[in-house]
Amino acid sequence: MPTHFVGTDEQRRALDTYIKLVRAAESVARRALSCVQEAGLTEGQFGVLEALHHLGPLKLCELARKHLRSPNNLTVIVNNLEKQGLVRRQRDSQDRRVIYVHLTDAGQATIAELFPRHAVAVAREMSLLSAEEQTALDGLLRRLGKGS
Amino acid sequence: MPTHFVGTDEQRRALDTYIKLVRAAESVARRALSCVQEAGLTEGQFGVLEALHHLGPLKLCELARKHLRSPNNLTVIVNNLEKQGLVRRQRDSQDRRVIYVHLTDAGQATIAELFPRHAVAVAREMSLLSAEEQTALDGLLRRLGKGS
DNA sequence: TGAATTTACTTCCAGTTGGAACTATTTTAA
DNA sequence: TTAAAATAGTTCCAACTGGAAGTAAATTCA
Repeated sequence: MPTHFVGTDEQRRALDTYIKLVRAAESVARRALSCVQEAGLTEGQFGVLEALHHLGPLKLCELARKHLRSPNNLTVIVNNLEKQGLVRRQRDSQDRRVIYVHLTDAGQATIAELFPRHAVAVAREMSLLSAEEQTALDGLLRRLGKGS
Repeated sequence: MPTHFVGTDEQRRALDTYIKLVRAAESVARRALSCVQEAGLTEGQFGVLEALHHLGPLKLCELARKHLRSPNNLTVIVNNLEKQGLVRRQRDSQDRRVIYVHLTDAGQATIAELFPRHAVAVAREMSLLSAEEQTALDGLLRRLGKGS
């Protein structure tokens, strides 16, 4: 016999909303990233190219902060982008610990073509909600994302 | 010079809300799963134990559907849980393609202790919003999660 | 100055993930 | 009835992830 969870009303509502939050994020992201996958890039690779596209050359540690990821992952992602010829590393002459990541011409061309398509895809996903609803959602998510 | 993205208002609002959605889900999940990590379980392993706890023995393909994951992942997760002695496989005698996954006594004890703590953690995270706000969020997320 | 600490990045490891290809079993349909 | 298709599960591969440990360079401070 299934042992269904019985907690307080508050806990059940919270768990239910929590699951929907995680599922909705995965679901929207999966659909929004389909054009990225078709281009042969992973989510992490796309994120790095996008950050460099919008912000210019960045240090690895800056990329990690943007990404909310640990720097060991960035090493791997940048390695793979470098293999594909989309970015290059450049050691800083001032502070020789620092490595800047630049887009190559190929990388620039790739992200310039891909990002607008991604933006259209995201807008299509979010258009399931009206402008007012998106604003309301935005406010609720901001408070949740900050944490206690 | 940074080349900041300029799209339509609609696209910028959608991208902004999209990022907040993904970030909020990651952020809440990370905090809610801290007790799971302390117990030495991963998110995927916890999800499998939770499903078996609430629904009883399940086929691998049923677990995959619950999980919204591909079955190859489940093979690995169940392997790791089996190594830890928390679940066991049992081949179905009717349909010999099918494998049922059962909780062991140790698995039952683990999830019975852990799940309530997870529920408390989720409730604490979600309590940043009032009951009405959670209900409103739930409705918005349901529509987003369904997709177009 | 020189030792201790901090910062930036890399490497290694175990786990998860998706895609593709594979075996075994069951169901279907000609 | 037999061949084709579908289903269940596994394996292999490449990639991302976090944690821990390691190297190199810069900074702090005694």
